[in-house]
Amino acid sequence: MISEDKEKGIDFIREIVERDIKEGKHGGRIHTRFPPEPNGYLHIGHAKAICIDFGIAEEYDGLCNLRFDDTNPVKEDVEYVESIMKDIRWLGFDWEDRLYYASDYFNKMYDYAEQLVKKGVAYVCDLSAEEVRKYRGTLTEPGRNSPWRNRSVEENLDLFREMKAGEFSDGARTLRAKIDMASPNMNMRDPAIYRILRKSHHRTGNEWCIYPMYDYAHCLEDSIEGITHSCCSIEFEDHRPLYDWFLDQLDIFHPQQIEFARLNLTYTVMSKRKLAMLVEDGLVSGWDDPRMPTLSGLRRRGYTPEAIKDFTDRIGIAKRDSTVDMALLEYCIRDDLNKRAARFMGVLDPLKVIIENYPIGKYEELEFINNPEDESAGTRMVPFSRVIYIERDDFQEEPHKKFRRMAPGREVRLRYAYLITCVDVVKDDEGNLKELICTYDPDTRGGNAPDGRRVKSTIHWVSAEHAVPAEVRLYDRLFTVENPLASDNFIDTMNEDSLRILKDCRIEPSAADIEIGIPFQFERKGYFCKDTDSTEENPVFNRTISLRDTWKRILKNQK
RNA sequence: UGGGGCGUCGUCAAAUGGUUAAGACGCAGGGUUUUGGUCCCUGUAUUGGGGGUUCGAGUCCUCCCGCCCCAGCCA
Repeated sequence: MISEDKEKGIDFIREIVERDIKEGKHGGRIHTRFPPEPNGYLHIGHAKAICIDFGIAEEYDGLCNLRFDDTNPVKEDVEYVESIMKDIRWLGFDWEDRLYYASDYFNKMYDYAEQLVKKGVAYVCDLSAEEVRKYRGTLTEPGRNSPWRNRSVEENLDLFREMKAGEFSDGARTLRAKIDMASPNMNMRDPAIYRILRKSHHRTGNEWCIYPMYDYAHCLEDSIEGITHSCCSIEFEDHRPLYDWFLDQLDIFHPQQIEFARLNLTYTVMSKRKLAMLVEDGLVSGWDDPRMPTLSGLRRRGYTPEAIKDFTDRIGIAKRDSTVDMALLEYCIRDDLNKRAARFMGVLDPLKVIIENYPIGKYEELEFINNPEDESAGTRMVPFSRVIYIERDDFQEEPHKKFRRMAPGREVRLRYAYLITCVDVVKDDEGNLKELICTYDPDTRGGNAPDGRRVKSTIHWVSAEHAVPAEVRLYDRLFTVENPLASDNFIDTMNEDSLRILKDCRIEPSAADIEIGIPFQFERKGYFCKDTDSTEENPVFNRTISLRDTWKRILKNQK
């Protein structure tokens, strides 16, 4: 199935893919890959890449490999390969039996390197890292040839074999490509192909003491796997000549590298290093802190794969630097959950209400619609009694002129229950609001008055006797500014109120039994899911996202 | 300053020289509503700047301006 929505236009990568199919390139075969380095957790920026790589393969009847680009053992760990696989599966993509590791190809890569040496286009260089830097020149000055550049093929071959055999200390020599030290493209100034590094690798152990560099390894990995379209982010654009150079020198299958812009989001940071800093400094609880833009964080927060995929579809693909408004991500999760999430009642900041004319000891069950957007979700019964809790901010003693909810003498509807009227306000000795005394109209069971009178608002509630205590965690943006990196120290722009913990919430009994991670709505308060921190005695709920709040906007616009 | 890339609504992003420059989010206003949610309607840019080519330019040429990336034995 080719992209259905012709009117929307397709992105430039799919254009290339469609053109290649049309022209019969690679026999019309499409094969992509998602090649993370297992050195950290995936974030929503990776989700964009995953959706491109796996998405294009799906759309054009192709295949997409998962390949761990594990060429640098100092940064990598199995912990990360496991979390990466979990996150990709969670997003709903399947690499079937095509799970690969760059390290699977170490022997092959080594053989190819010997070929380059034999061909006279690679040499062993004895310069130290610091010397190499000096020889490289600068952006405006050409570099100088290494004094080791013209060693004989035989000597290079011997030396390279000795490098592999562990004859030299770490960093003592490198294998370099012999290209052009005067190239205006710094990447072409005799880049390193292999370095000596005695570090145990998470898969190959101590088998190797030399490891291939990214530029050399990546194109080979793609070539070996028969990748047709190798999508990567834009900073690799000027590595492409090198990517092509290796494949041309070796005269092997030649995939096409295509670069696209990385995703940036407002009010957060996306670089692995910056996110790691938040974790290490204890500014968040971990990689899966619900405020983090990591996939594990978003999952714990209650984001769904569907919402994230919808988001990546909506942001499009292009080459220009861009920063997508967090509001779009928020729209996507609301839109998805609105259609699917079951509704429950939960009072986050309880205010006791005594319905004085409701018989003491009486109890009844009222029928609630589980999801007004989805009739098939059915109904449930919710207990009602004389003492209930309502949301504290659903009452104003001296109501704002646009406030439509409860106030002294005012009648409102308790959702799916009764119309009640506030007849008295009870305060403690210090004058703080303690509870409300109301009366109910027994003829309005279900919420409608037989005489047809209307009320201006409907509020949620829970029966005090039946409600379950719960902890609720409310999240806000991690940073107070759209672009934290524009500030001298991005840490300074963190939002101190990004997490608010409410410990005295009351929720309807059926909400307490919800499974961890299942999204639902507390009516009028937002979408939530039970957190992994929950215990039998203390259920904990994360607010994924609030509902759109028109009331807040009314207040704001009045100022 | 060498090289590479990129400049279209507040934010993403279409347009493939040819009707009034899509659409989405956001924002503003209105309608519906037993969630101040959802849903529905309305409004919201002449394309970084200057020259030029053309009957016609966001698309082509040219000069300028701005932003991003590259000087790891990281990826």
